Amino acid sequence: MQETPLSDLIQQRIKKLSIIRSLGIEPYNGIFEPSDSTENIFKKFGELSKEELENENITLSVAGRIILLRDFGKAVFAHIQDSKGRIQIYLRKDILGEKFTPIKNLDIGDIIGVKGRLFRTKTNELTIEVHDFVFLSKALRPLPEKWHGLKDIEARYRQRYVDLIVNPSVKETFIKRQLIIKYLREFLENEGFLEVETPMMHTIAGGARAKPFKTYHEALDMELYLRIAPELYLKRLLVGGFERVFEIGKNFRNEGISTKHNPEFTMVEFYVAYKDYNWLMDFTEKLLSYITEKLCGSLQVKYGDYLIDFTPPYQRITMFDALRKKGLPEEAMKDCDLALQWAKAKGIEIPKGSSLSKVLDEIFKELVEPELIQPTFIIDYPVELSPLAKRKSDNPELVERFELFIAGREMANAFSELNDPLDQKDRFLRQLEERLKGDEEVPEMDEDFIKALEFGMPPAAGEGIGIDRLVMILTNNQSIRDVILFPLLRPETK
RNA sequence: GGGCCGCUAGCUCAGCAGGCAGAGCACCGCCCUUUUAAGGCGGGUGUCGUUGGUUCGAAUCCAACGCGGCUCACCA
Repeated sequence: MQETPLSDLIQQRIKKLSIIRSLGIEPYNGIFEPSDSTENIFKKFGELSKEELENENITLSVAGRIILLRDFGKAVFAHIQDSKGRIQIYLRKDILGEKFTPIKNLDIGDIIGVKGRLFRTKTNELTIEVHDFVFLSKALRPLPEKWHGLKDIEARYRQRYVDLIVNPSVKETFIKRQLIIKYLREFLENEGFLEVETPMMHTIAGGARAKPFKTYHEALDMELYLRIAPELYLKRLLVGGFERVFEIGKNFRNEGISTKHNPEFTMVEFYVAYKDYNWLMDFTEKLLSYITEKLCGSLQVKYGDYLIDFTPPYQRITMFDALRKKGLPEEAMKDCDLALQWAKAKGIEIPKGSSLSKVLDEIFKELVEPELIQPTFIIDYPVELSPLAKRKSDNPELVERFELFIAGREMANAFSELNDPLDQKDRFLRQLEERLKGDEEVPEMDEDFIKALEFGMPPAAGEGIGIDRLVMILTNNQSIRDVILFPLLRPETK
């Protein structure tokens, strides 16, 4: 590795570091236990007037990063920032005496601990008059500008740590992300679900149709896949007698990257025995309105130009009714050639060799999906598109499945689970034909999953929700990369 | 993978009818003990993404490449 030449700015700071050391201070060895967070200080004392503060003589300590610095010669004002806020500090030569000297080598970005008395300045800002301070970390690299912050998108993703320091809204997004997952878990646990962990390294990448990442186990001399979905393992747990299970975790799909796709993404999948997809729709409404209400304090959420309303019930339309509304003639819904013709007339490109179901799916994605702004359940899909879902009893060509769309995006996918082992095997076999035709995304036959079904799986409903996409909606972010701390990027070239 | 756009100082950005590389903030020096985008005086710190080409002369024009963004394609 070639050392990058250090810029003058870094050299200057290294020089300051050695000056500090020559004063007998080791700026990385300090230990400091703050008495309060900045948030706490404002909560406890934010209402006190100038006079009250003078009378009460409140002494406290905080630690944080210097983000603004104003040097007056014999006095210095600075703002320090901790995890939840910032507060002004005031350092005076006549108070600090000898300890004032190293302050001349303080930089924006340094982390210090200060102890002092709370007061209000002439302009009424709550401020700590510092009586003692400790260097906790000397920053060698300068932070981005105080006014414009860090805007360069690439730099924000590559150096998320800097992004988090200087762009408060970014930190907020990731705090909300954690809250969303917390409320989700809370809701499911209150409903009697057991959280489980199933393998992320699979010998067969099943449960979805996607190209997997490959990896290799040395000791077993065996190829493995990073999971594309936990579905087949969670259903094995239904066979095993768990009646309500869920898993929150990463899935990995070896596909294109976009504002809606990251190769690794977070899903929750949950399964309930003895329920069907109708029950699950009601349940989904409760789940989403619970999270939204708790997070936003309202069921209405601004997303870009939209106001998304999570108040149940959500509209439920069958896939075929949605197509009918778009003017697709009845005959075309039963005839592949007619459907193809109709799609072509509308300027929709359809991959060669597509079956009727696939053509209808393409038309749906093109014409219907983008218009599903408010939470909407699309229900009853063709069996061919849904190899793991249970057939409708009144129409075996359709399955009891729904997808939830919000802001024109697929948010959740759910169905009454197929628990007929022979039908399941049959559908896997039919898929295998596609695999033999060269479709790499069709999973191999999972014999063990069939075996599990042969032991008997209770009727059940299962659902997967894309957490990243839900976070996008609830935090008003337009790119999935803005809700993933470290999105995948090509390495920088030097 | 295709199309379009971007890459200039630590950061945010000008400069691109080819002619000595700029501003604000940050930084360095001096002054300043209630400032807050502190202020005053002085200082430009750069591989203009990379490599080639055109030209007397390229940040600027052309080509290839790299990284990123948007978009299309892909996407159970």
